[in-house]
Amino acid sequence: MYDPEAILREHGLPITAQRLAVLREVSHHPHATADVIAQSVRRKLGSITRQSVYNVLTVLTEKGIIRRIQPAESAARYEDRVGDNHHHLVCRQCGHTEDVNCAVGHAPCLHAHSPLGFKIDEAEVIYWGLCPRCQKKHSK
Amino acid sequence: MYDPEAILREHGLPITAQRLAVLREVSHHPHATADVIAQSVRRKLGSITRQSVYNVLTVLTEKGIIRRIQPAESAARYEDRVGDNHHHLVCRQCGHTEDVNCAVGHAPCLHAHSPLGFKIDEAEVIYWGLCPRCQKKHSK
DNA sequence: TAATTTATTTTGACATTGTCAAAAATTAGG
DNA sequence: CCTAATTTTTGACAATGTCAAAATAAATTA
Repeated sequence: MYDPEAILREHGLPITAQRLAVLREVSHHPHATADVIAQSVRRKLGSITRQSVYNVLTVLTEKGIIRRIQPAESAARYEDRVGDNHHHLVCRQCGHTEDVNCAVGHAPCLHAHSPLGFKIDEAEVIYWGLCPRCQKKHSK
Repeated sequence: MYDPEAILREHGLPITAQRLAVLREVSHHPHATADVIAQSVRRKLGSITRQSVYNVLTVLTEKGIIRRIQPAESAARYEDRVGDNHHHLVCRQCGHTEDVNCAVGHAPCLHAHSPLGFKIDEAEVIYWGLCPRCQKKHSK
């Protein structure tokens, strides 16, 4: 049972209608962009400013409640599923995004031999391709 | 021996000063952004418009002469090294980018079990971390 | 090599995705 | 309920691109 209020409280964040609505939206529609989230929240709440959506998304991301992903050629997307190491499958055409568990066991590719003195903290993997729907359109 | 003119000719592209200069710049300073490329080219050529830099980068990318990479929180970057499957190491702080050969043999992670009917054509891997220089700054 | 065709570069406007700072409004706590 | 702290709103602005039409330069042909 999903309780956005409890989540905010646990992280010491004041509870506001905007935060609850944004959090619910991200949870319900993972991989949405800020713009899409804003539209959805507006439908529920009547109104919310673009800036507030960014504010909320930023603070939720900082607290680790949600995760921001930014595939090339697309606005940032947000998801609920944090704390595991899954990756993403992105459609080149429409941007549709799906989660994928890592192909190569767990923590894959993560051991780049830390070359050149870099201190690596994350290995991001994006699989690029065409979603079924766009494959059809394309072949027409 | 590197011959930008020959490269353009081989791809059926008319040779222009702008194209030669941009191609040289990308080759000489891989991972530069469009803006940085524009500045460098201006130093050599006297002038070039922002739009032309984009035009040239786009056509070179389409022909497969260069490759575009777009890490999160950064403008697109361009590189010379195409046709192999190397990945990138990006500094979270300053955006400095280095090439890395894949840790897991060749064509790593590429075999995502093509889930959900997607047709995958590329696995992009970005290692995020801090470059040596930014580690120092950070610890001060 | 001059003329013509084709392609490129420039110019200038505009879109998207974000960020910044100050004022107004709301929440949490006593 | 009142106050202090935090958020949300408002409005301006920045970075990175894209689009379309006019001007220019390159390639081709005679």
